[in-house]
Amino acid sequence: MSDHVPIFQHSWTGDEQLYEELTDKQWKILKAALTVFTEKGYSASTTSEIARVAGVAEGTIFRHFKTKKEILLATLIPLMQNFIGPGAANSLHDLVLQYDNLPIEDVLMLVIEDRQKHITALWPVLRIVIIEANFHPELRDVLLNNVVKKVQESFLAFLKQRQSKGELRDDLDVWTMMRTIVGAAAAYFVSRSLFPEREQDHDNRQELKAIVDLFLRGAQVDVRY
Amino acid sequence: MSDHVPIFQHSWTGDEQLYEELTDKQWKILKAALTVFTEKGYSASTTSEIARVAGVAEGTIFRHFKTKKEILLATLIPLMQNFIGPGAANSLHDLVLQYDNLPIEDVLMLVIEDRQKHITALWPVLRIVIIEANFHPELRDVLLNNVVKKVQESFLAFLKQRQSKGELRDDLDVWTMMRTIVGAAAAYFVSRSLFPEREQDHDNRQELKAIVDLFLRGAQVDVRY
DNA sequence: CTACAATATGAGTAAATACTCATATTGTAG
DNA sequence: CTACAATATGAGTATTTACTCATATTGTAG
Repeated sequence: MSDHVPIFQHSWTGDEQLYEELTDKQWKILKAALTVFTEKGYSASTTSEIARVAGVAEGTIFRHFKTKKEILLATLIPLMQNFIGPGAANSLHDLVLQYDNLPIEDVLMLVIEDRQKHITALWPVLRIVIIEANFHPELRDVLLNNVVKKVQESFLAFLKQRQSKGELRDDLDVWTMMRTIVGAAAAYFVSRSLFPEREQDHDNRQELKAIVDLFLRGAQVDVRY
Repeated sequence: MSDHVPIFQHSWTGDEQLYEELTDKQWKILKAALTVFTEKGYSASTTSEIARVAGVAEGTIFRHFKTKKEILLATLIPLMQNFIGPGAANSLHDLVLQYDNLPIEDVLMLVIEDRQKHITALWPVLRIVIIEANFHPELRDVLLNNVVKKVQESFLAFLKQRQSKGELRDDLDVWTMMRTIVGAAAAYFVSRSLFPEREQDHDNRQELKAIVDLFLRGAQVDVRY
């Protein structure tokens, strides 16, 4: 259809149907916009560069989108609504259903490993989403309602299920547990990117095992022995 | 000295000696810059507005700082080096020393509560520091070496001490523990600001107690009973 | 008080860039 | 093929804004 070769191949490239009713031109513009935004951030990106990368004239951009901000929203909002959010929540849901009879530590390992892969692949986009959510309430709302809340609900459902099975303490709020395990995993991701020399060398699966073990059994020496 | 009334009163306002060898004018400019940056972000801030807020002419700004970026660095770097970093690490160090004989859960509670206060007070500044660290390696380096690493070291020292006393498991890396408790606390802070309707109502101290309890004793029902 | 240096001023400049519009191209119906 | 509509083009515009510089003010030494 198009002989345009994308400069930056995103993991979701080709999922054109995520964006409803987009013409070929519009799709090219949005793909180019995302490329440029992830490379230099929104503010430092220029419409002329987006046009260049998209292979269209600058005027064409403004035939399809009224303002530069509209390009930002048209790029990121459908991505969150149709890809990042559902992708996160559904795969979580599937994993939990699929491994219903597996020990909780194994499921947590699988879930965290899976999330890790997703987030790593999406990181360039998530980074700009998070940064710009600070300045554009429209993005903030979608991020909250279509990504964060979805992930949260899936996780809470899983923990509640395991709690009702008697595998998790019921004197603690599942919210507390969710925040802690998500926070622990997130801290590990951040640490890996901040201190590659320390964390990259370690065996990833072993580290995840330790995180899950710590979450389930606690840091304290059991004095009851 | 100056009859200029700051629009936004930062918690550290007045700590002029944090910035070595600053004239009154330079101090006014940097204070104004921080105010404007925290309100609109770096990109959306203009040198003319900084000048207006500082109560000086725009030309004066460029007599003291060559570029807008230099204003950013001159504002945030000393703040991290002399205030945020030491403030975080020292108070942690002090708390740990001071309460050497207290049970670990009490110390953790105190430390997290203390961190919570600090971060809440500094949040407007931290937010812009974190965002701009994404685009300016100079900021990233200082943030890493003068804030993150300092906090890390203090925390690791504390955990190691408690581990050697036999209060914490020694089959787990202190790094794993540090990441988990820091991540759990961070996730709670984030959650509080994202979902005020849910988290603000809860009693803060009780929630912190639950977080520490979960960290120390784990989420799993103890099957040994 | 005077002479001179240091500093401050703000109107002005040059460059960047979001956005426009008259013209050109492409697609399509009869 | 023709006529017309839809879309694309890119040179051009208006505005914003980081930065400059000739002039004015302030501070100071003799």
